[in-house]
Amino acid sequence: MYLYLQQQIQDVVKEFAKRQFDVDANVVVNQPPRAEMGDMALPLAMELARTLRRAPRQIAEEVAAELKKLEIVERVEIAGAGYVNLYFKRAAYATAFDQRTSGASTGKATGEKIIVEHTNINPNKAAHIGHLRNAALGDTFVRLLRSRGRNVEVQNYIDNTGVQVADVVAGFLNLEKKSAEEVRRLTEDPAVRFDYYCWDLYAKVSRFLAEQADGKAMRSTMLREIEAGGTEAARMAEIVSTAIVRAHLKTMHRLGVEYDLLPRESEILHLRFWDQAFALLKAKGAVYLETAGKNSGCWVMQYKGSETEDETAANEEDTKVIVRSNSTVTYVGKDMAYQLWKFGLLGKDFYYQPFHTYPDGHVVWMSSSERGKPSPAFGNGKIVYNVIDTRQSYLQDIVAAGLRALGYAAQADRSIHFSYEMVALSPRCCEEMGIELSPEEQKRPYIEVSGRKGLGVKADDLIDRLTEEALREVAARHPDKSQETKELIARQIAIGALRYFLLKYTCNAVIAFDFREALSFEGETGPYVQYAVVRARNIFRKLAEEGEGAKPVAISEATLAKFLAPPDGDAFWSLLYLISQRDAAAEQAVVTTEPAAVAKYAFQLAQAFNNFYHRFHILTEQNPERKAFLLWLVRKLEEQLTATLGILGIEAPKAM
RNA sequence: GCGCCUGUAGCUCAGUUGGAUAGAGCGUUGGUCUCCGGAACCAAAGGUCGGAGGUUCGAAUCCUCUCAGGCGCACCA
Repeated sequence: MYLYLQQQIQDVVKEFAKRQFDVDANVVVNQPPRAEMGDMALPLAMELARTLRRAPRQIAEEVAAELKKLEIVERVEIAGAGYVNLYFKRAAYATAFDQRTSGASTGKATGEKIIVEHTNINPNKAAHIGHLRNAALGDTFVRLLRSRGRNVEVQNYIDNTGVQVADVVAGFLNLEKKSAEEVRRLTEDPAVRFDYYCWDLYAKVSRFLAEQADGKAMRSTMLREIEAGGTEAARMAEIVSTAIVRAHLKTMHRLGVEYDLLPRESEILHLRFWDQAFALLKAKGAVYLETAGKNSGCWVMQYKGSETEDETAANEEDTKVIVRSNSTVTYVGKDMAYQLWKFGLLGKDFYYQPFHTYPDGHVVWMSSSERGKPSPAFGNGKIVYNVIDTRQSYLQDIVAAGLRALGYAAQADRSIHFSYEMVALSPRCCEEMGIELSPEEQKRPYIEVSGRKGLGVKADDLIDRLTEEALREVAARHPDKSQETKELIARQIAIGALRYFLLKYTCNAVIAFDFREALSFEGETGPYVQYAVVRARNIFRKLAEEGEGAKPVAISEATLAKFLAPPDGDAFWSLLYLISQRDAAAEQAVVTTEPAAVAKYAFQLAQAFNNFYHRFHILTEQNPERKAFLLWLVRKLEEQLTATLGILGIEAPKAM
């Protein structure tokens, strides 16, 4: 509602400025610093004063006169140096909002497809908190886009033939002397948590390879074997990566994260996606065979236009190896092929097999090198978001540069790196976990997580701990509830706390993970917001218990007018006004790729409601008309706050 | 060395494409409640927005310089 009006006003004023002053104005419509100053504000007059060489207040008068014509506008004031402040007809606004939000928003999104790629964990070990941030951001962004009516496809790329998998395979073969068959049995052993097992093995083998003189050679041999396929190592890589992918899906599903497609790197190779992309790149001269220097024998790509005069020395710094001298392809190369496919530019497609069915019936598909089952049409995205941490910006730039080199500048622009900072551990957190730190490290604000060193907080461990903590609280507050119910509520609270914690920071803030903060259920947290919804619902539950129908009742504009009128209605109006801003918060989050905006909004809404809840008693209200109004307001709050939590992937429990 | 990011209250962070008196949470101090369940509410204290210039009606926000911290620049991803 808010967003709609804001845009309408923007359009009206823009058109007016063109007609009246003959200028293309950048019309900003925002909110005044205090509610008494109006509902929306336009600082336009000050901006135009210079170019028009007229007093700002005079311009403001003209803009104000134009805006007074709008049906929804109650009055307009000129304030300060020339702000145009609008006051809406509260009852009309409320009625319009009620109508817009009452209709069930059905219908599948059919517009141009947006592909969001996220999670992308190397399938060689258990997921850790860093991966959780990626998934929480990606999944929330998907929910955001869908809430705005966009058609979204979620992909989780599986790097099943990369070095990280190769290392674990090397560990099984060289350190543990296990056959592929023995590893397979290990994945089926209920007594073994395979992803945790690999977590430890990966750390072990990383240390081992670092100590070996020929560690590098061992790694590249292993990689080649796995890429080529058909060997014991390749079979083992398939077993390991598939088992780990299943573990990851399970972990992520605990947070409510689902995917549509799991494209695998092995198919990029086996279905010759890379050969196709390579041919395109060669044909356009985007890559060339280096014959001298350190990259001799490699196919490299020129990165950033070398404007430097001395082309010999500086050049090498600006090139990126795409195909190694042993003819294996780097990750970036494979990513280019993948990126081309996402935009439908490769001229090839995967085969697909259903991989897993979620409890809700939704199916995740996996790429396959053999003809599979009839599947939905994947790929062919109009816009592509890649949720990848900021440390990989350089690689993302190279992939985009590859698209440009092939003449796909428009697609390169629509290939968006959804960048975010890493999750690190606070020194205190390391201490708690028994990780030894050097005196130097102790002084740092945070310690980087390292899968290679086995240094990090495993996702499932964290979720378990949060759930236990929540269960303790729930059990204390609701001793009468069944164990099953208590556990469900505890899970919902734990996930609410975790997702909110991961989402409340803006993307370019490093999260220094700390148990105390992550386990907090008070203040700016998920449970605080959930609690507000529970409180609102309790009112309706109580109402039903008392025999008064809890069903929503239509409310007249006259009633709305009566109780929203200033000054007594100010508190109600400001709450309602905030409730109506959900679409604006969501849209802002989409445009800025910043889900934190929605988290912030959810918190503000919960805060405003808690204040309202404390000030006004609804069930004891004697005036039936006023009571109906208050109930209507609470109903609206409950709807919109629940929907906002839904965007964040957080459920509101039945009780707390 | 080059590139990118970050410096805002004691701590952790917001700050709406440059807008009015810079805001939250935690922590501290004090208060609210026989209540629709306190995982709550209210209030107080706490700021040279790292520093210095500049741009303009107006700067936490844009530009330049500078200080501090982080990340990246592999035939790893």
